[in-house]
Amino acid sequence: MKLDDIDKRILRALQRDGRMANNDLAREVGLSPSPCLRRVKLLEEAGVIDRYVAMLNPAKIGKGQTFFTRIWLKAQDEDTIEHFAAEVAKLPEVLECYLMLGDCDAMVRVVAANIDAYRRFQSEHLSRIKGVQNVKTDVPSQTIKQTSEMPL
Amino acid sequence: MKLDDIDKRILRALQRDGRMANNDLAREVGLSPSPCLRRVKLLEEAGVIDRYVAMLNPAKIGKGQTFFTRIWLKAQDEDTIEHFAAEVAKLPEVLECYLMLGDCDAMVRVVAANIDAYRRFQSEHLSRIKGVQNVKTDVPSQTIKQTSEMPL
DNA sequence: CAATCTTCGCAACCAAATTGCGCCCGCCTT
DNA sequence: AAGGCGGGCGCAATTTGGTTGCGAAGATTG
Repeated sequence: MKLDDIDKRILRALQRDGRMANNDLAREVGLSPSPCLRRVKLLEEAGVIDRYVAMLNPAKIGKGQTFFTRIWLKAQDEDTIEHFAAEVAKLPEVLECYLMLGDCDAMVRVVAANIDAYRRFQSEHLSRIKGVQNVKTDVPSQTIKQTSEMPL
Repeated sequence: MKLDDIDKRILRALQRDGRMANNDLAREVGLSPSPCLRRVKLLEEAGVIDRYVAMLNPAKIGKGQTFFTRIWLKAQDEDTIEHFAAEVAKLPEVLECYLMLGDCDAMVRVVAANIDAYRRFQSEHLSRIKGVQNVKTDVPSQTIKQTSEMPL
């Protein structure tokens, strides 16, 4: 799908505020409300806009700390990987999980209240998944930037 | 702030669909529209709900691949770090940046169309930031899970 | 240069958000 | 234990914003 300049402005605005009123959005991108809404609907149908979500403040719900954990599996066959993926998907504390090329086999992003809570999670859940050989956790001390806004 | 069971149901629903109509939300959490809206507003004011955003499909805007890059700086003094943070914040391809405890000094999540585009970005922007000594990129081959839904 | 396709803006209509108010239930006080 | 007090609910009226249909203007192509 080709995106013209107005589409990009719409996407930038909705990435900042996904609940912006269509009238305000229209004014911001230099259109009247109806063609603006039509474009938004087209972007949604085309799948460019995947979904709208509320972003919570992790600190306010006791999930203030992020952890990145690299994982090495005992084997790289499909069964081992499938099983690992299925188990990880069940853990709500794991917000992201990627299979990796190169050094490690997988990487997960986990949220927890603090390091102690994370350590408990790691030993009680992550390390107990069948096929997991070794894990190494990278701990952020400070967040410099954290956004979901894609460059356009 | 203390969250009761209804608050949690509201947050779960809005994390799935941030544009859900208040009437539907009310029905889902077992409340009538006005107290439901009142709770949403309170959650917003308390900062539990930080913001609403549109999530784009990265593949549809030519940013289909994610890269995790660990960064080692030449020094760890405040000036070096401040400068690095300021420069990284300017790069729209960097969606996340954390200062790290332990092995490396920082870690960034970068989106790009593909590996070649990323390599170009790394050599032309990341590596050229003053104070950057070494970088090591971890490349996901497959995304198992990717969400912004916090556990409640 | 004309025909056509696209996309816009206007206006009317419809749906949803928002606000004010009275009621009910649980809790505290006496 | 009864009376009063506060918090939170639901209803209904109002306002605001979303939605749709149509005619007009500009761009594109043969």
